[in-house]
Amino acid sequence: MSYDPRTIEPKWQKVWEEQGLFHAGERPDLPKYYVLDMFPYPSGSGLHVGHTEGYTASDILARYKRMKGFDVLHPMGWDAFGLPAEQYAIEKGVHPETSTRANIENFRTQLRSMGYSYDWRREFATCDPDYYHWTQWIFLKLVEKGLAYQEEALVNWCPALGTVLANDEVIDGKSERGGHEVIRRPMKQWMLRITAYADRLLEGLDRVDFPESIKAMQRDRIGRSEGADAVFEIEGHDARMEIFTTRPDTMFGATFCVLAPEHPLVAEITTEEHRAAVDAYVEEAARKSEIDRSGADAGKSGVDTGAFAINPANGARLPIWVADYVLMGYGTGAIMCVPGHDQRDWDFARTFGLPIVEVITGGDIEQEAWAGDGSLVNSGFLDGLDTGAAIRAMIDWLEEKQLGRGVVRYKLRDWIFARQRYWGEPVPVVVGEDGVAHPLPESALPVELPHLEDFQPTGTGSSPLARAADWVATTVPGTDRPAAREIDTMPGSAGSSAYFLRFIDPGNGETICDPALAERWMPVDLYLGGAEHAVGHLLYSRFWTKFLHDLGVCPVDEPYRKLVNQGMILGEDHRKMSKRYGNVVNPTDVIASHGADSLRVYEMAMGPIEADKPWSTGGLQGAWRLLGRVWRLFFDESADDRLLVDDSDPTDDQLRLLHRTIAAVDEDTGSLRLNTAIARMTEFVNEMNPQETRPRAVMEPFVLLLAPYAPHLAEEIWERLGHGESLLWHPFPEAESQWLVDDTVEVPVQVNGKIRARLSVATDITEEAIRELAFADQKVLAHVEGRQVVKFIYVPGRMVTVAVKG
RNA sequence: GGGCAAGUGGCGGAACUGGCAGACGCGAGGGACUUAAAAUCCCUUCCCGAAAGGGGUCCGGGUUCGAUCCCCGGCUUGCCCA
Repeated sequence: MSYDPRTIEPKWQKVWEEQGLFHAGERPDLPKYYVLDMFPYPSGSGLHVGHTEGYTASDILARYKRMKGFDVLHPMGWDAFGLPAEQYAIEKGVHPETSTRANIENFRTQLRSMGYSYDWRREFATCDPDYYHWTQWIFLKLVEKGLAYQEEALVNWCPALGTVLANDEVIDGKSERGGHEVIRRPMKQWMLRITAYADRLLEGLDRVDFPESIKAMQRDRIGRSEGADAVFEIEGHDARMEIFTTRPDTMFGATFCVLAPEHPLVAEITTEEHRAAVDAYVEEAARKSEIDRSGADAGKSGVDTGAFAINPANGARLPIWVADYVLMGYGTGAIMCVPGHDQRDWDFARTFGLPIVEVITGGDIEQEAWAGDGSLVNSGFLDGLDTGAAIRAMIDWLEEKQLGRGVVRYKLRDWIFARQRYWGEPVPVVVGEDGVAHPLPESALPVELPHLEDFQPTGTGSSPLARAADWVATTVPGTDRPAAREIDTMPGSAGSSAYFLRFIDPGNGETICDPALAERWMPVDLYLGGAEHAVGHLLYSRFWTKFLHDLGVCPVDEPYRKLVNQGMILGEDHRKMSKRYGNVVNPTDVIASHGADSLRVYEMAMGPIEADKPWSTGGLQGAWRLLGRVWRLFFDESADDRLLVDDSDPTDDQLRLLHRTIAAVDEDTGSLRLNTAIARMTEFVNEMNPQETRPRAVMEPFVLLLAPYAPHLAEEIWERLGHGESLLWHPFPEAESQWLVDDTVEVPVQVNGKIRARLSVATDITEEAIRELAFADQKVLAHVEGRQVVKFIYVPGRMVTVAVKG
């Protein structure tokens, strides 16, 4: 019989499951290793080959670490609440509870058929009341610590989805989910004060092993900038204008000011003759998204209010304009404009004919703004100082005159923590008739999501939960005064912000996670998932971890020690896989035709895990052929799969081959270079293939090397080699160093950069000896004779270089 | 416009710290087995050239005995920010 994954794969999946071989926490004497996949949203279309790429890589590492003597925690669950699940349910006309549960069943079956070594006892979905109990508990703690609050905020309202969206759910003014229009609208919302953790979120990045690009994106999102607030008098008004600037040193160069269209002073200070134009402009700006406003056309539109501010530095009258490139949500919503040294201000000044003054040397402000360093001119007491000194001097001066102060500002905004939708965690708060919000006591948790037949968005800004009248009507805790439950639900990212902690102790009814267990397992040693979560999810979960750490619930304040982003699997046509292009590959089909082991090996052999890579049917076929060759290395298919392995003594060449393979596979697997590990195993197979003898001493360790990659095949061979026990916890082979060094080595000889000969020499040959050999070589001689040898270099075991001239 | 990544055969990719460019796979060509096909096995496969030899890692410079790797300038693509 030939290699037949259809029978051996289900067989071993059953054995592993029955024997509980993947159970974590049963070897407390071993060091721990926590491998976590970004858990999936269980979509209706099922598992994708992009999922299986990342999950296979993490599974290989989990299996490898077990064999290396670690107690491995490798869990899986479902990110089941949120907009995608609800949109899917609406489209299909089924209740999200029903569709979500069905999708989870499907995903679980698919994942099991891949042979992943998950500890399924720990599985949960974020929509399980036993789980969201603790999501709600964290929320109550955030309220208690003043980190959750309600505010009338300008939010991203999506009429089509009927809900508010977080900034990272809005792409180019459209909703990430569905591409619907998003408008800005003020609404009262629950907010989480992530900004209070801005500095710690920044600092923590220095202590974790994330790709630099991810760190850069997070730093950018946090957007820390140092600067100053300063107060400008407004001519003819009592009201004063507070501006924020990162360049207080340029204050003498300010020639106008700009207010955000939403700034409360706009209505107050606008003169009668400008009022109509300003009103029209403000209305127009309200329709634009923040992205549009800060985009390429920034600095090209604006309108004069007719009012003047007084520059505190030199008393100059500065016209006050309104322009939408100033955002109300950042800084104070008002800026002083220094067109000589800020490009957007420069563009604006040129567009509207406002004066441009140079206060820092170094550029040519006739051509463009000079944002670099230099020394101060036209700046009174700052003249002659350099940029850094001038910033400090100006802040000192503002503070002394009580006109301003040095401040640190962040681009990061507080997290809008509410959705006007049905399918999410209820916010555990009730509102009394007086409008006061009362957090519920912990004993009231979980606040279960009521079953609603009509879960469609209302479209009015009210949540569908308003329809659950019986559920909404309640009392203020500890009293019999009537109250209404909060009807907004939590956003999709709530459930994934601390799930790694719950996997450690998923059944605990008393607390989110037993402290001793948290101490044992945290942090996650390897976190693997797509780069699309680079900012949102990672920033939110890092925030919650720091908060839980402050509460004393989590022993660490950074949840993930190492983060790896798997690349995208593209279609065979090198385009993104999509139904539209008809290039989608379904893992279930691949398992049916070639088996899970072939899929695993192929996806890992495609290239580096982080890279985007196109699917190739031929490549998959290649992985299948490799596993078939492995099978035939061990069994004679023409003789009823008779074992070809014997107890003969291995040759030295075979031992060298084995130990070189062990060393390479060991190192490559540990550092997640799984593609080259497979190449080394392929070489082993290619070299053993034509050999007469298949000594057990060489073939058995090879099975163990292969086991993390093609676990079903490896177990089957292992059993047929006569082993009664699974190889799952068998120690990984160790390379013996005496077999890693060769006695002789072939060394190329370069003359002036060109290879002219190859010498077979003893590995430990001396420089003098190889020099003699090199110059005795006819080919070398032909290029050296009659010329002057300038240099002779021997890189031991690598290269001989001769440089000649003349 | 700014930041970060990347650019290697027909394709996916490999090459440790600056030391034999192209491991491994796909595809292609040839052969064996077969009535035939599939499967399998063997050989060839960076380009030019019959060969000797020459050229070659996006392009142009530089450093070096030696550069896919380091430096400068440019082009292209991707991602993020604006």
